[in-house]
Amino acid sequence: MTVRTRIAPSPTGFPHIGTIYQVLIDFAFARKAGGKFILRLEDTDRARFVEGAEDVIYSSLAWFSLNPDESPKIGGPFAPYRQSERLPIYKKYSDELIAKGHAYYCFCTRERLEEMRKNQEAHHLPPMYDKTCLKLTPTDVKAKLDAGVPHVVRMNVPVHEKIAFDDLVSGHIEFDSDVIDHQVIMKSDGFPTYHFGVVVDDHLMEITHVFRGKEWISSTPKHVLLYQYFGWKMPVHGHLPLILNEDGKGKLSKRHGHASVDYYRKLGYLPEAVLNYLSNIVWNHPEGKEIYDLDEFIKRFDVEKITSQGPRFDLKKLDWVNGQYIRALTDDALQTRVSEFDERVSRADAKLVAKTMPLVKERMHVLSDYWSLASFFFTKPDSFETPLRKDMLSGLYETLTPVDWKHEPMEQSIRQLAEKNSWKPKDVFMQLRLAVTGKTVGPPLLESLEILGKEETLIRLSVELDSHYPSFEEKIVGKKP
RNA sequence: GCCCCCAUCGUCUAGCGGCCUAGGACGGUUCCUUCUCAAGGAACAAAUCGUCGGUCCGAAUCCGACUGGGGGUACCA
Repeated sequence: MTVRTRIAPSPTGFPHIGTIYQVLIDFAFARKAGGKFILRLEDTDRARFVEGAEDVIYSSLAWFSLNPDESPKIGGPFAPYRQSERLPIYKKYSDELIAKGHAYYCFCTRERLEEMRKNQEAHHLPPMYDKTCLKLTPTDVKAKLDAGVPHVVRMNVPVHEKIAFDDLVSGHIEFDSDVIDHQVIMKSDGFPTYHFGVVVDDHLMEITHVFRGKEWISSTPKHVLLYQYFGWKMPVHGHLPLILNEDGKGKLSKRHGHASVDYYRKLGYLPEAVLNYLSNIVWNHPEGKEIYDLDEFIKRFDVEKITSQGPRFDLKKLDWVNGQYIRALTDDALQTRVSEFDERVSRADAKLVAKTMPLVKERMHVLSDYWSLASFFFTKPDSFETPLRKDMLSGLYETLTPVDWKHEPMEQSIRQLAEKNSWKPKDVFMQLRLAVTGKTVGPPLLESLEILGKEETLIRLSVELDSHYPSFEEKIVGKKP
């Protein structure tokens, strides 16, 4: 039997980084077993449906190179892959359950249910359906159905039974059937609920392994029951630990911007680095390696070695991982990545960009760092982080004018200048850096100037700049003209 | 409230009854390098293994209780 895993997102908004983490496990598990990874769209909630969300899912998966083998878009032997296109299927199976007595029609209004729950809470009872409609006689049911009374279908749950399953991550888990609600499986609009849709589709699509977040553990007994009712073999389940917010309070939420895949794309994280990080927070390389690529992860990982604690999301460590990946790239490859990422870089002179790459590379953590570090190569600074000293600048202008434009002679003459005026060499270098780049930090100065060229450097140093820049002082950050 | 899951340095974790004076990584500190910031190298600090009890010659490792954290409790997924 071929292994088949699946991701089943609902198109209700931006793709969550937690979804990618699940996809990573699904994908790796399927690849390792030589199986298939499929994408099924669970678009059964029309109230929360977001136009265009489906496309964003595809593009996110593509960005991470975690493309499914079957999906609504590319199709496959089990099409359709959109639940909204499978409504007759769910109807057929829910009818079957009703016929067998494992499910029943419920005509209770939302108002009645709400009141019922309020009452239960007041009496400190678990809020569960009170089985009112289970007591309806077949004639009652037929009458209401004929009269067109709105209804849902609920699953029937046995009393006083142990419902158990074995989880790949958490091991054996048991529930008492008395705490399991008579869950709605078909809504009044004819759409299935998640609980019914997953079971039917996972079975029909021959899914062998289900990986999903831990938040699903408590509803798994409902699914176990459904599999039993149908007499279907239940796929192996593995409930993955939830990624928590950085402060450890709650699961990673959109309140924290970095829950969204978009966040990482926009800042210039490398997808392969994000994947590396994601895998590393719930799993450890057997040799303790921190940096490994997707292929190696697929080869080495073992679902049973996945931690069962919910890890906190650590942006600092991600930054470190990303930096490792950036530094492992060749200069050429990095240039391609940065150009694809940043339009300003793609428009710049590629030869010039190439020269700057080795200087900037080891200072980058994310792709967006390139421009903030290297923009001065392409444009004159328009502000200065600390005050400029004209005496030093004019001294520098004069000393550098006749110098051979290599960093060794430049350094020599600058040091001589400093000594002559009893200035600290550090200060002189800083003034030069400031005048040319506008910033106090950046790539190695003299090497940068070699690339920038003598002419441009002298222009930026020149006192005549006063006419281009009305006044140095006025341009200092924080000072009002 | 009820049900389920989890519990080792600040963070991610290794550990699966003696090899643990608890190992690694991120972060932190210090030093080296140095024109800044990084990167790189070196070193240091950092966990009475949540608490209490039990089993055992022996427990971070097994059992129980408690505490703490997380999740669920919808005609949302």
